[in-house]
Amino acid sequence: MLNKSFTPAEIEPRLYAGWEQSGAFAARPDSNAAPFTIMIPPPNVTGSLHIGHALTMTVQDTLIRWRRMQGRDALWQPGTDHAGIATQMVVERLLAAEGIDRRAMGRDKFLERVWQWKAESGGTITRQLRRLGASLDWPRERFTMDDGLSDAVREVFVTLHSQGLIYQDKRLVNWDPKFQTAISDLEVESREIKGSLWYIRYPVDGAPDEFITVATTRPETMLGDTAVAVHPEHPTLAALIGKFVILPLTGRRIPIVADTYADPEKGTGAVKITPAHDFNDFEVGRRHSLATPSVLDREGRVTLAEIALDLAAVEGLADPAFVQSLSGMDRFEARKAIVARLEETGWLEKIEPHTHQVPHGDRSGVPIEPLLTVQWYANAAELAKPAIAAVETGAARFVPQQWENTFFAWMRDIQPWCISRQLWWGHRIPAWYSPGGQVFVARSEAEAYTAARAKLGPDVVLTQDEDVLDTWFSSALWPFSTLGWPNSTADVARYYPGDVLVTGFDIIFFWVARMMMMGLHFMGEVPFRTIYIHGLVRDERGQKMSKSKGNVMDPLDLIERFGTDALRFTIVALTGPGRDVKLGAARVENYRSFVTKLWNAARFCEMNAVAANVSFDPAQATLPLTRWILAATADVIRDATAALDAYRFDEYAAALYRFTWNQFCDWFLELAKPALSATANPAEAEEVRRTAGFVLGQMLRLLHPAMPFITEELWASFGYGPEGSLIGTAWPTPFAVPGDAEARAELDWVVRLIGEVRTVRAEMNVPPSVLAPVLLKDATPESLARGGRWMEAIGRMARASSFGPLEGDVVKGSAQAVLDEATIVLPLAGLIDLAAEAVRLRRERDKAAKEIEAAEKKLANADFVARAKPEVVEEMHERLESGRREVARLEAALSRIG
RNA sequence: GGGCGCGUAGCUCAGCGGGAGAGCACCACCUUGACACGGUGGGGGUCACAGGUUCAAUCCCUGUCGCGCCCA
Repeated sequence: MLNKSFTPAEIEPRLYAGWEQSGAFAARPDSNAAPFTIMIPPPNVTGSLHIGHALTMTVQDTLIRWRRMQGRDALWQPGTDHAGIATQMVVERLLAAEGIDRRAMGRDKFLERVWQWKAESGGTITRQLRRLGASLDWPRERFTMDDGLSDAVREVFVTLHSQGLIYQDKRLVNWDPKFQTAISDLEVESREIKGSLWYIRYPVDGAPDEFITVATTRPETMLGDTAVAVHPEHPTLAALIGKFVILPLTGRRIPIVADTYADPEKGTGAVKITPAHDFNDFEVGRRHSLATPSVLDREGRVTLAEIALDLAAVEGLADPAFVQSLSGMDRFEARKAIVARLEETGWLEKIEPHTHQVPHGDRSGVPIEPLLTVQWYANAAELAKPAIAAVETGAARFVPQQWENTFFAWMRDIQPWCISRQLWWGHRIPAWYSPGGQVFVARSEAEAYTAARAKLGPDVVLTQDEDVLDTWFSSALWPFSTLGWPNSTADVARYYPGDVLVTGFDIIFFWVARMMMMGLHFMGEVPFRTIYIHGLVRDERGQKMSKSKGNVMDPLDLIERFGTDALRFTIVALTGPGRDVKLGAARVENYRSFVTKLWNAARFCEMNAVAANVSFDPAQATLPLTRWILAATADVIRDATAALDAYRFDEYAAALYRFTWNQFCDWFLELAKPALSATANPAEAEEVRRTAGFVLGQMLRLLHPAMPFITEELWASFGYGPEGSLIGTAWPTPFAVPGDAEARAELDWVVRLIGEVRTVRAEMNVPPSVLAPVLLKDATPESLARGGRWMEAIGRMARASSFGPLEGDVVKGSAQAVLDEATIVLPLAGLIDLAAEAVRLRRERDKAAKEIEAAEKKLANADFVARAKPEVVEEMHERLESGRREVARLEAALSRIG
């Protein structure tokens, strides 16, 4: 016996454990079934489940459960990525609490400590994914730092290096002074900062009273200026091109160069050029062959090593002693000191408040410092070409398609990918150096030594590159490294390429782009054929969730309050194409009602001896009621399947919601009550019971991908199969129902009859306790026969004391409504306000008259009749005729009221 | 500045060339033997605005306004 209410917390852990232990989530590599593969975009190992995960994982699980039920060999590959900076930060923080610095500890000991942390705390998110019901193939769980995946990383690095697609280069990088590592463009975010614009005068060499004013947001970098640029067509300043200025503070003589980078409209029209500390200036420097002295070090402190020899004393302008005093000073302290000095010496013209975009490290939160360093790069432009082509030709397809524009825009303008990171936690770069600085890239140290000895003799001593690879480098290999590559395994052959990658648009550049590049280069095929892009989860007001706004929602909290099925169904129902998901506790609470409704409908079935049956054949249904609900079931099977095929999760949810609530519960179960009563015809009762059992079973299957727990629980309770077996049960397929058209026509008529009576009674304020006869005037024998078959239901649902043809004239004071050829007459004399009834009928009549008018107008238009599709014209004629009939009947009804 | 998307009932959103829809909220009635996380009925919209194409435009095209996001 089902409990009075559904308590998710009591069943979820048990059912999940049952599935997991029975191997229900496992791929079946030995089966003949066609594979269906989803590679989880590996969550960060330091992460915990947030609402965004809940969205993306619910979508993935819905797809994977659906395809599994369709008989596919479903592989949903689980795992996490090692998240270089994030993980190193976490462990460094733990060490700091113990007063230990990782540098004092040493690399090997530190890495031991990270692994220990991973063993203890790295499983948080995978445990939480289980709460969400995610049917991942857990025994296949991988971690990007696993041995096998690390082999793949080395193999890829060595191969790309040998192909010239990985190389070392000295370029400006985004340097994070807090973590002291290079980071990628994508890990940099612009933040709006209220700063200042400092106007500084640079005296022109050889022209005592002449100077050029530059405006800068970063005065501290002037120590490294190597030119001043002006636009070649600048009305006044262009005359100075080719002359030199003397740089205040350092006394260095630098040229005034012509460059269109200098915008005559901005600032003073002249810009200082510091090639080693600004990306734009670097390009200007390259165009004019300028020197590139660095004046800030890896911690963002002033360093003078590269300009020490240039320092010159110039009376009132430059004092080497002052510049030397800046050595080792933090960049922001140095800024203050320099500005103060310029002010004192009169070279600072003015300061303006200035709001501008400043790049910050997205994890460290500090302003990044462009820094000139040697790093390892991957030739992304070259690797991107096949990836672009794959989307152009449709080998990989974005859903919704518009996201391919975002992908193309980024891929066609892709910059060299800096893949080295100055961290300890990650895949150490497989490059070794000889004392003379020769590089040996190899799969192992032994291989490197073999190569080095062949070149440099037997006694050479090598040291490995200290740096590690960008985490995304290993994530890019995930679609094949998890399957055992570089070994040629059966899994690689079977599960690559995958079918769908599910992710948010914010991650197109990270996962999609990089997995595509590496997959195509090493496997020769796209890593996934479809890229489904969903929106972001926002709060009810459409605001992005953030800790600082305090509007974050914890999916685990929602699960505890409303159950996993309610959360999942809410997400599925709200996930339309290209839309963000506005989620709030109220929405989840609302959809919980649907979960409850399903539970209660099942309870009703159980109480009425509805049971699972395996032998039911829809073709054997004989009753209009059973044929009708079976036809509707076939419809919803078609609709739900088509919706999932099209990634229309919202339509899938809506189709089932409507069917379950508005068809099965509101009408089928209500109309079935008479047949299920003690006095019913036993054969009819049996057919209705068996049909209800069949339809409920189909509903549970259809709902299972979205609401796995309650459906599985009901499945076992009703004995459709042993506990935990629904997950492996076949997805329904549509079927034919004999006489479905007649059954639909009959039930449609009954529903409209009851609806009309209810409307009239409610509008006339007739209390439900008052029963009244329902009489049909002018009804065909067919209509009367139909009504006769549904007497009991009409009695209960339309509060009718009797049903039959109207004998004689309409009694004065009756309420009336038109139903096709017939007029429904409710003798309610004395109970209703006739004036109000007349108003109601006139309103109905006017509505119908408007219809007629519109149809007449259209049909009077010769162009419409000549040019519109014939069926449209025909339909208009029909509308006109039925409108006229309805008006006539309503007029008659009105005249009877008098 | 470039690109993408969105403006439809109070709210959240479907619909997307031929009769304006759903859920929630709201109002009224109902403790009917599955369910008050329920039942029944109802009110509520010049489909942002202006042009154009078409026999016909919420839907297609152009422009304007407003909002959001991404890139510079």
